Amino acid sequence: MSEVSGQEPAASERIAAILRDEILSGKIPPGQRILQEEVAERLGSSRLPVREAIRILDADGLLEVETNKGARVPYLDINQVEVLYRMRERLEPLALIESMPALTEADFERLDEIQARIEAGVDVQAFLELDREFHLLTYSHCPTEQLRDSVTRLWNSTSHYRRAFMEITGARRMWIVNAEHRLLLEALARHDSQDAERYLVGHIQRTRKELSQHPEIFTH
Amino acid sequence: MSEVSGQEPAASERIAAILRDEILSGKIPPGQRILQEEVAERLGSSRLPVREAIRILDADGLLEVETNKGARVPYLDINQVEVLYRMRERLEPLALIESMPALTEADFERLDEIQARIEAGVDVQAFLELDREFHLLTYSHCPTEQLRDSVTRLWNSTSHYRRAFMEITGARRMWIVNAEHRLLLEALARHDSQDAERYLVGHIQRTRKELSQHPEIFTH
DNA sequence: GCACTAAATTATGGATCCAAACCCGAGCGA
DNA sequence: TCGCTCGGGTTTGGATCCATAATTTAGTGC
Repeated sequence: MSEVSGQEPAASERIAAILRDEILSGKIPPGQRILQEEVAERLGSSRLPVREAIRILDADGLLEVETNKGARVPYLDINQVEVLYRMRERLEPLALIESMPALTEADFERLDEIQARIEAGVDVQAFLELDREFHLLTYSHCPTEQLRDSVTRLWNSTSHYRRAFMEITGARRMWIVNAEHRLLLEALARHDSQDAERYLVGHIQRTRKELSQHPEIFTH
Repeated sequence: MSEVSGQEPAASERIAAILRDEILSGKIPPGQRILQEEVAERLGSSRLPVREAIRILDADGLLEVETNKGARVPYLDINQVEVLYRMRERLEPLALIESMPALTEADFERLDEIQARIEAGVDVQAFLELDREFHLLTYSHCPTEQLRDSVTRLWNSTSHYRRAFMEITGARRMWIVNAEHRLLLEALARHDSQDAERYLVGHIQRTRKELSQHPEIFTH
């Protein structure tokens, strides 16, 4: 993740990106085992870059690796996801504060565009992608790479449960998300870090509480 | 880091542990390049496990890797370290709260023993090791692995600058550390999470502020 | 003498082959 | 019938070899 691609992304990077995508999109669900040979053949390489990709995704929090037993997408229980959300509540405001001063006009336009699309109505998959882009974009100018990486890891490892939640609840309470996003955007535009932090924490907290009211998401 | 060693630690794990130790102890300082072949020969293996170890340490925040250019221990500037400390101020209280209820008698005895040794007077290297063990032990029962790993990463990537700070300031203000540790221990023994969190945050904050008064640590 | 270029050296990335560990099922015995 | 043990097959871990990219150095022209 902290890889600074010199020129061409190495094969291990490419493979890690593909697998990351497949895990985040739910094509590879929690519990599923990753077979090195299968991936290697499917993506047209030897097993070696796959092994390195697995290490990378392990670091990203997307896989768990056991010596001599291979890698799999981890199941998380409700308590673990709760803690991950509490980590988000603490770290993301910091990332936002660090990033906010450097947000550009182009960023704000893109944020508006994303939010407009969400409000126009999208399916679950599209919402998850747009929502992710929305928040990570607000953090994108945070100068400390390790903070950006930490936040990204948290989004990664909780993505499956966000999807499960959305698929259960549907678009019923989407107006709340939209209101929170709009308030956040407005505070950002005013460069009001206090308000921005307040809205952001509220947004994450509410999501955590709603999630914890659906323990059936975590039964497997 | 999230490796659950099946039985025997794999060679890559072993090598990662050795290199981690050498980096944390300062034997491999920031800026130094890691040559795969040199490490492989020195530790009696082929380059392959070294490559995996480098990936692991990259994930730990101890190395930065650039495609086709190799790995090196990163230099951090004062602003990055400040942000890492602010991350610590937010994450470590959470880890402490999650871990505190599960602390055992044996843990408290060990914590007392560590603190007694620090107060008895130790050199910089010993202090750094004991201090690290002290704090990480208070977090050790945190059930969420990702939180424990995040905290460990933060300790890892700032360790060099803590050492540099200690070598400059010496033991002059050590009594403050001791007082803070004692207060923290006492709050833990009382199972008073509010006080424990308060003392911990104060402890980290003070360190951050003292660090930032020594910008000469970050010139290279 | 300096700057630019090109070749040689060096280090990393990737593929293939071999060894060791794990998994699963068949067979045996209590 | 249940449990244990012992294998065969599968999968991961490690070593060696080759390809490619980066760096350094030697050389040439101005």
